[in-house]
Amino acid sequence: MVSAEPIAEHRRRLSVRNYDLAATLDSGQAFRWKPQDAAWTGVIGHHWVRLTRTSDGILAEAPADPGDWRWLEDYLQSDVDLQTILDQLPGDPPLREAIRQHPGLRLLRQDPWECLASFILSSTKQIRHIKQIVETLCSRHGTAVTTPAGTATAFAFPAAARIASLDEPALRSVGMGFRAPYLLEAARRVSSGRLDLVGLKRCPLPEARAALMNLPGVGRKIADCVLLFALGFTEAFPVDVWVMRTLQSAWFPDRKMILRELVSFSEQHFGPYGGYAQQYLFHHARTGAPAGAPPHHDPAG
DNA sequence: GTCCAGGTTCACG
DNA sequence: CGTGAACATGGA
Repeated sequence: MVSAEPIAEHRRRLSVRNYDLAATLDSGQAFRWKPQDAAWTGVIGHHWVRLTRTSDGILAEAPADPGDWRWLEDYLQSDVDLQTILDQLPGDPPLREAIRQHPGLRLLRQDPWECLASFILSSTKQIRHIKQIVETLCSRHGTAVTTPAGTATAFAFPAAARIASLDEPALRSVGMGFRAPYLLEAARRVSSGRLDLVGLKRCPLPEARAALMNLPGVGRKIADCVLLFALGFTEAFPVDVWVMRTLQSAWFPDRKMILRELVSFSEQHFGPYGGYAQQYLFHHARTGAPAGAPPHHDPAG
């Protein structure tokens, strides 16, 4: 067995500074990326791709004709001027420290359905286990995509219509537990057109958020994840248990805050790129985190 | 065995 | 209206 598989024929070099692939692809935004030697492999839409950090950017390799590669640049947001965004975030020391720890952490722009479905599956689940469930869901119900010779078969994320064609027991057998009816209902609404996810990009944020929260199993946190990671609302600020702990301990050490108060604070405090701040705080809390974090946790997820 | 996990919902006071 | 338990499942 050959170790490092000689690469696919189709290549593209993206010129970008300040891009930490590992932090970006493995910080709990997306759940399907796997480390392979010094690279990361994954599936974006129906494209299998392998990404490697180079001195001046990112090398992308694909086994099949990838077309114009715009799908990749859009996904990676490699044209985003990160420094300009960082300059517009507040100067709070805890935030600046989190940024200093992972200066190349970026936000992706994911497919809305995959993002929504994945985060419906995320509630009270460790990232490690979310990845497991998503992987099982894809391998059982996704269509196969072209992979390089010698590479294991890979699958696209199942379309909403495909999920909608299943029943609750079939979904439960994937291991998603009580989230099965939530995912099924979301799939039905999206595939039937009753919920137009892509159309939400053109709505005002409160309206888009309300439309998402109208789904069973989708509250403020999951809605904000979809707004931020897929629909382009960079001001969305998902407050999960990690971010909540960080805000409590680093911003309000002297007063016990309830979730609603922290959500309200973050909404008015972090500004139009607050979602970036949130991602730095989340990743920092999960990777380094001296204070406030629970003991023994494997950040590799 | 116990506790917790990128939450949300529902039942109670 | 605010609080707490229930919800499936797996790993530490």
